[in-house]
Amino acid sequence: MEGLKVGEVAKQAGVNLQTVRYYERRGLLPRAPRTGSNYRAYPEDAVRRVQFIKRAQELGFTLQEINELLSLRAAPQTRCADVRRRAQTKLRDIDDRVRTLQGMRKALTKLIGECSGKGPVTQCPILEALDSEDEK
Amino acid sequence: MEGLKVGEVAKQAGVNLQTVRYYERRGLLPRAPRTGSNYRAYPEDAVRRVQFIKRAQELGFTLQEINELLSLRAAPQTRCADVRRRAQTKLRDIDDRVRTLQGMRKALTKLIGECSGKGPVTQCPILEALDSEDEK
DNA sequence: CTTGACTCTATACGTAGATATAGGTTGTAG
DNA sequence: CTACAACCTATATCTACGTATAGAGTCAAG
Repeated sequence: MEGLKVGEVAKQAGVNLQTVRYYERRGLLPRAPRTGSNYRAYPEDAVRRVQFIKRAQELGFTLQEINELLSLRAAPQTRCADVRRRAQTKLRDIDDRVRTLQGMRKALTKLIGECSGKGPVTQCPILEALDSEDEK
Repeated sequence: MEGLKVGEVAKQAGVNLQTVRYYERRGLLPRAPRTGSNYRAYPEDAVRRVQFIKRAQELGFTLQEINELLSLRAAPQTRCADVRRRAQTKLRDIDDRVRTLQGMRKALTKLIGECSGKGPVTQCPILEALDSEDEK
Protein backbone atom coordinates (compact mmCIF):
# COMPACT_ATOMS: atom_id res chain seq x y z
CA MET A 1 0.00 0.00 0.00
CA GLU A 2 1.21 3.46 -0.96
CA GLY A 3 2.07 6.09 1.63
CA LEU A 4 2.95 6.29 5.27
CA LYS A 5 0.69 5.22 8.06
CA VAL A 6 -0.03 7.67 10.80
CA GLY A 7 2.29 5.93 13.24
CA GLU A 8 5.16 6.08 10.78
CA VAL A 9 4.68 9.77 10.19
CA ALA A 10 4.54 10.38 13.94
CA LYS A 11 7.64 8.35 14.61
CA GLN A 12 9.69 9.85 11.82
CA ALA A 13 8.69 13.37 12.75
CA GLY A 14 9.26 12.70 16.42
CA VAL A 15 5.80 13.58 17.63
CA ASN A 16 2.94 11.82 19.31
CA LEU A 17 0.58 9.76 17.23
CA GLN A 18 -2.38 11.86 18.28
CA THR A 19 -0.60 15.00 17.28
CA VAL A 20 -0.54 13.98 13.66
CA ARG A 21 -4.25 13.29 13.66
CA TYR A 22 -4.83 16.52 15.52
CA TYR A 23 -2.93 18.48 12.86
CA GLU A 24 -4.97 16.83 10.18
CA ARG A 25 -8.17 17.80 11.97
CA ARG A 26 -6.90 21.36 12.31
CA GLY A 27 -6.13 21.46 8.62
CA LEU A 28 -2.37 21.78 9.02
CA LEU A 29 -1.90 18.54 7.21
CA PRO A 30 -4.04 17.84 4.17
CA ARG A 31 -6.55 15.12 4.89
CA ALA A 32 -4.72 11.92 4.05
CA PRO A 33 -6.29 9.59 1.53
CA ARG A 34 -7.52 6.36 3.09
CA THR A 35 -6.79 2.77 2.27
CA GLY A 36 -9.56 0.23 1.79
CA SER A 37 -9.57 -0.37 5.52
CA ASN A 38 -9.77 3.33 6.27
CA TYR A 39 -6.14 3.72 7.32
CA ARG A 40 -4.54 7.07 6.58
CA ALA A 41 -1.93 6.88 3.81
CA TYR A 42 0.26 9.98 4.03
CA PRO A 43 2.55 11.16 1.27
CA GLU A 44 6.25 11.16 2.11
CA ASP A 45 6.43 14.89 2.65
CA ALA A 46 3.95 14.81 5.50
CA VAL A 47 6.92 14.16 7.79
CA ARG A 48 8.64 17.34 6.62
CA ARG A 49 5.47 19.26 7.08
CA VAL A 50 5.07 18.10 10.68
CA GLN A 51 8.67 18.99 11.38
CA PHE A 52 8.13 22.42 9.91
CA ILE A 53 5.12 22.94 12.15
CA LYS A 54 7.15 22.00 15.19
CA ARG A 55 9.96 24.32 14.28
CA ALA A 56 7.66 27.20 13.60
CA GLN A 57 5.97 26.64 16.92
CA GLU A 58 9.26 26.93 18.73
CA LEU A 59 9.56 30.33 17.11
CA GLY A 60 6.30 31.41 18.65
CA PHE A 61 3.98 31.03 15.70
CA THR A 62 0.51 29.76 16.53
CA LEU A 63 -0.98 26.89 14.60
CA GLN A 64 -3.21 29.42 12.92
CA GLU A 65 -0.22 31.46 11.77
CA ILE A 66 1.61 28.35 10.68
CA ASN A 67 -1.34 27.41 8.58
CA GLU A 68 -1.16 30.78 6.91
CA LEU A 69 2.53 30.34 6.25
CA LEU A 70 1.95 26.92 4.77
CA SER A 71 -0.80 28.24 2.56
CA LEU A 72 1.48 30.79 0.98
CA ARG A 73 2.09 28.83 -2.12
CA ALA A 74 0.22 30.26 -5.05
CA ALA A 75 -2.72 28.02 -5.67
CA PRO A 76 -3.72 28.10 -9.34
CA GLN A 77 -6.66 30.36 -8.69
CA THR A 78 -5.01 32.53 -6.07
CA ARG A 79 -4.35 36.06 -7.18
CA CYS A 80 -0.63 36.56 -7.30
CA ALA A 81 -0.80 40.03 -5.82
CA ASP A 82 -2.62 38.61 -2.84
CA VAL A 83 -0.01 35.97 -2.15
CA ARG A 84 2.61 38.65 -2.50
CA ARG A 85 0.91 40.92 -0.03
CA ARG A 86 0.46 38.19 2.54
CA ALA A 87 4.03 37.06 2.12
CA GLN A 88 5.25 40.58 2.72
CA THR A 89 3.26 40.81 5.93
CA LYS A 90 4.79 37.58 7.16
CA LEU A 91 8.18 38.81 6.13
CA ARG A 92 7.84 41.91 8.28
CA ASP A 93 6.76 39.77 11.19
CA ILE A 94 9.77 37.54 10.78
CA ASP A 95 12.11 40.49 10.54
CA ASP A 96 10.72 41.84 13.80
CA ARG A 97 11.41 38.59 15.50
CA VAL A 98 14.91 38.42 14.16
CA ARG A 99 15.60 41.94 15.37
CA THR A 100 14.38 41.21 18.86
CA LEU A 101 16.37 38.01 18.99
CA GLN A 102 19.48 39.84 17.89
CA GLY A 103 18.95 42.34 20.67
CA MET A 104 18.91 39.46 23.10
CA ARG A 105 21.86 37.90 21.38
CA LYS A 106 23.89 41.04 21.76
CA ALA A 107 22.96 41.30 25.42
CA LEU A 108 24.00 37.73 26.09
CA THR A 109 27.26 38.15 24.25
CA LYS A 110 27.98 41.20 26.31
CA LEU A 111 27.13 39.30 29.47
CA ILE A 112 29.45 36.47 28.52
CA GLY A 113 32.20 38.96 27.79
CA GLU A 114 31.80 40.74 31.07
CA CYS A 115 31.60 37.56 32.96
CA SER A 116 34.86 36.22 31.59
CA GLY A 117 36.40 39.53 32.71
CA LYS A 118 36.82 40.60 36.27
CA GLY A 119 34.15 42.96 37.61
CA PRO A 120 30.83 41.84 38.98
CA VAL A 121 27.88 41.97 36.62
CA THR A 122 25.55 44.13 38.56
CA GLN A 123 22.67 44.81 36.22
CA CYS A 124 20.52 42.62 34.07
CA PRO A 125 22.06 43.13 30.63
CA ILE A 126 19.20 41.52 28.79
CA LEU A 127 16.77 44.09 30.03
CA GLU A 128 19.24 46.84 29.28
CA ALA A 129 19.82 45.65 25.75
CA LEU A 130 16.17 45.59 24.97
CA ASP A 131 15.72 49.02 26.45
CA SER A 132 18.30 50.46 24.15
CA GLU A 133 16.56 48.70 21.29
CA ASP A 134 13.48 50.64 22.18
CA GLU A 135 15.24 53.94 22.36
CA LYS A 136 16.96 53.66 19.03
CA MET B 1 3.65 56.67 48.36
CA GLU B 2 6.66 55.28 46.52
CA GLY B 3 6.32 52.98 43.55
CA LEU B 4 3.73 51.95 41.02
CA LYS B 5 0.48 50.28 41.88
CA VAL B 6 -0.36 47.07 40.14
CA GLY B 7 -2.90 48.76 37.90
CA GLU B 8 -0.36 51.33 36.77
CA VAL B 9 2.17 48.67 35.89
CA ALA B 10 -0.46 46.73 33.97
CA LYS B 11 -1.65 49.75 32.07
CA GLN B 12 1.81 51.03 31.19
CA ALA B 13 2.95 47.61 30.09
CA GLY B 14 -0.25 47.01 28.17
CA VAL B 15 -1.29 43.83 29.93
CA ASN B 16 -4.17 42.69 32.06
CA LEU B 17 -4.12 43.50 35.74
CA GLN B 18 -4.25 39.86 36.69
CA THR B 19 -1.32 39.09 34.48
CA VAL B 20 0.97 41.24 36.58
CA ARG B 21 -0.08 39.49 39.75
CA TYR B 22 0.23 36.18 37.99
CA TYR B 23 3.81 36.95 36.98
CA GLU B 24 4.61 37.91 40.52
CA ARG B 25 3.21 34.62 41.75
CA ARG B 26 5.24 32.77 39.14
CA GLY B 27 8.37 34.56 40.25
CA LEU B 28 8.91 36.45 37.00
CA LEU B 29 8.52 39.71 38.85
CA PRO B 30 10.15 40.08 42.25
CA ARG B 31 7.54 40.16 44.97
CA ALA B 32 6.65 43.84 45.27
CA PRO B 33 7.01 45.51 48.66
CA ARG B 34 3.65 46.42 50.18
CA THR B 35 2.33 49.69 51.47
CA GLY B 36 0.70 50.01 54.88
CA SER B 37 -2.60 49.00 53.34
CA ASN B 38 -1.04 46.00 51.67
CA TYR B 39 -1.01 47.49 48.18
CA ARG B 40 1.83 46.40 45.92
CA ALA B 41 4.37 49.14 45.26
CA TYR B 42 6.39 48.22 42.20
CA PRO B 43 9.68 49.85 41.24
CA GLU B 44 9.65 51.76 37.95
CA ASP B 45 11.46 49.07 36.02
CA ALA B 46 8.71 46.53 36.63
CA VAL B 47 7.05 47.89 33.50
CA ARG B 48 10.13 47.17 31.40
CA ARG B 49 10.33 43.72 32.85
CA VAL B 50 6.75 42.92 31.94
CA GLN B 51 7.34 44.19 28.43
CA PHE B 52 10.42 42.04 28.15
CA ILE B 53 8.43 39.01 29.21
CA LYS B 54 5.82 39.71 26.57
CA ARG B 55 8.39 40.15 23.84
CA ALA B 56 10.22 37.01 24.78
CA GLN B 57 6.97 35.11 24.77
CA GLU B 58 6.27 36.17 21.23
CA LEU B 59 9.57 34.61 20.33
CA GLY B 60 8.45 31.29 21.70
CA PHE B 61 10.14 31.29 25.08
CA THR B 62 8.12 29.78 27.89
CA LEU B 63 7.73 31.62 31.16
CA GLN B 64 10.13 29.13 32.64
CA GLU B 65 12.76 29.95 30.04
CA ILE B 66 12.15 33.65 30.42
CA ASN B 67 12.72 33.31 34.09
CA GLU B 68 16.04 31.70 33.36
CA LEU B 69 16.96 34.51 30.99
CA LEU B 70 16.05 37.10 33.58
CA SER B 71 18.05 35.33 36.22
CA LEU B 72 21.18 35.57 34.13
CA ARG B 73 22.45 38.58 35.95
CA ALA B 74 25.23 37.61 38.29
CA ALA B 75 23.80 37.51 41.74
CA PRO B 76 26.57 38.37 44.22
CA GLN B 77 27.10 34.79 45.23
CA THR B 78 26.58 33.25 41.80
CA ARG B 79 29.66 31.62 40.35
CA CYS B 80 30.69 33.57 37.30
CA ALA B 81 31.52 30.48 35.33
CA ASP B 82 28.04 29.20 35.91
CA VAL B 83 26.39 32.34 34.60
CA ARG B 84 28.68 32.18 31.64
CA ARG B 85 27.78 28.61 30.87
CA ARG B 86 24.07 29.24 31.10
CA ALA B 87 24.36 32.34 28.97
CA GLN B 88 26.16 30.38 26.31
CA THR B 89 23.43 27.77 26.26
CA LYS B 90 20.82 30.48 25.77
CA LEU B 91 22.94 32.05 23.10
CA ARG B 92 23.03 28.85 21.11
CA ASP B 93 19.29 28.57 21.47
CA ILE B 94 18.81 32.09 20.18
CA ASP B 95 21.17 31.50 17.28
CA ASP B 96 19.16 28.45 16.29
CA ARG B 97 16.01 30.47 16.24
CA VAL B 98 17.59 33.20 14.18
CA ARG B 99 18.86 30.65 11.67
CA THR B 100 15.45 29.07 11.27
CA LEU B 101 13.80 32.45 10.90
CA GLN B 102 16.30 33.43 8.26
CA GLY B 103 15.54 30.25 6.39
CA MET B 104 11.91 31.27 6.38
CA ARG B 105 12.84 34.80 5.48
CA LYS B 106 14.76 33.63 2.47
CA ALA B 107 11.90 31.43 1.36
CA LEU B 108 9.43 34.28 1.62
CA THR B 109 11.69 36.65 -0.23
CA LYS B 110 12.01 34.09 -2.98
CA LEU B 111 8.26 33.66 -3.07
CA ILE B 112 7.70 37.38 -3.34
CA GLY B 113 10.24 37.58 -6.13
CA GLU B 114 8.68 34.74 -8.06
CA CYS B 115 5.25 36.10 -7.59
CA SER B 116 6.12 39.48 -8.99
CA GLY B 117 7.52 37.60 -11.98
CA LYS B 118 5.53 35.55 -14.42
CA GLY B 119 5.39 31.79 -13.79
CA PRO B 120 3.04 30.13 -11.34
CA VAL B 121 4.46 29.20 -7.96
CA THR B 122 3.70 25.54 -7.75
CA GLN B 123 5.48 24.37 -4.63
CA CYS B 124 5.49 25.53 -1.05
CA PRO B 125 8.75 27.48 -0.89
CA ILE B 126 8.83 27.63 2.88
CA LEU B 127 8.98 23.93 3.19
CA GLU B 128 11.59 23.78 0.46
CA ALA B 129 13.76 26.37 2.13
CA LEU B 130 13.74 24.54 5.40
CA ASP B 131 14.49 21.29 3.72
CA SER B 132 17.62 22.63 2.18
CA GLU B 133 18.53 24.02 5.59
CA ASP B 134 18.36 20.50 6.94
CA GLU B 135 20.47 19.03 4.21
CA LYS B 136 23.30 21.48 4.50
C1' DC C 1 -19.85 59.81 55.47
C1' DT C 2 -21.14 57.88 51.20
C1' DT C 3 -19.95 56.65 46.53
C1' DG C 4 -16.89 54.89 43.04
C1' DA C 5 -12.56 53.40 41.62
C1' DC C 6 -8.99 51.09 43.06
C1' DT C 7 -6.69 47.29 45.85
C1' DC C 8 -6.33 42.55 48.27
C1' DT C 9 -6.70 37.09 48.32
C1' DA C 10 -8.73 33.03 46.77
C1' DT C 11 -10.86 30.43 43.53
C1' DA C 12 -13.11 29.45 39.17
C1' DC C 13 -13.19 29.53 34.32
C1' DG C 14 -11.30 29.93 29.47
C1' DT C 15 -8.22 28.85 25.39
C1' DA C 16 -4.50 26.62 22.76
C1' DG C 17 -2.31 22.74 22.01
C1' DA C 18 -1.80 18.58 22.75
C1' DT C 19 -2.28 13.66 24.89
C1' DA C 20 -4.89 9.78 26.88
C1' DT C 21 -8.59 6.54 27.00
C1' DA C 22 -12.48 3.70 25.54
C1' DG C 23 -14.46 0.66 22.44
C1' DG C 24 -14.03 -1.29 18.15
C1' DT C 25 -11.59 -2.88 13.45
C1' DT C 26 -7.63 -4.58 10.65
C1' DG C 27 -3.42 -7.04 9.49
C1' DT C 28 0.05 -10.28 10.30
C1' DA C 29 2.94 -13.81 12.72
C1' DG C 30 2.69 -18.09 14.62
C1' DC D 1 -7.71 -19.58 14.63
C1' DT D 2 -5.53 -16.64 18.07
C1' DA D 3 -3.00 -13.09 19.71
C1' DC D 4 -0.96 -8.71 19.37
C1' DA D 5 0.20 -4.39 17.42
C1' DA D 6 -1.38 -0.74 14.85
C1' DC D 7 -5.25 1.50 13.16
C1' DC D 8 -10.13 3.95 13.46
C1' DT D 9 -13.51 7.64 15.85
C1' DA D 10 -15.08 10.02 19.67
C1' DT D 11 -14.50 11.90 23.92
C1' DA D 12 -12.06 13.08 28.08
C1' DT D 13 -8.15 14.83 30.33
C1' DC D 14 -3.86 17.59 30.94
C1' DT D 15 -0.59 21.73 30.93
C1' DA D 16 0.61 26.46 30.22
C1' DC D 17 -0.94 30.81 30.44
C1' DG D 18 -3.84 33.72 31.43
C1' DT D 19 -8.58 36.10 32.68
C1' DA D 20 -12.80 36.56 35.46
C1' DT D 21 -15.41 36.65 39.68
C1' DA D 22 -16.49 36.88 44.60
C1' DG D 23 -16.10 39.00 48.84
C1' DA D 24 -13.78 42.28 51.43
C1' DG D 25 -10.63 46.38 52.47
C1' DT D 26 -8.73 51.34 51.08
C1' DC D 27 -8.80 55.99 49.50
C1' DA D 28 -10.13 60.52 47.48
C1' DA D 29 -13.91 63.51 45.83
C1' DG D 30 -18.03 65.72 46.90
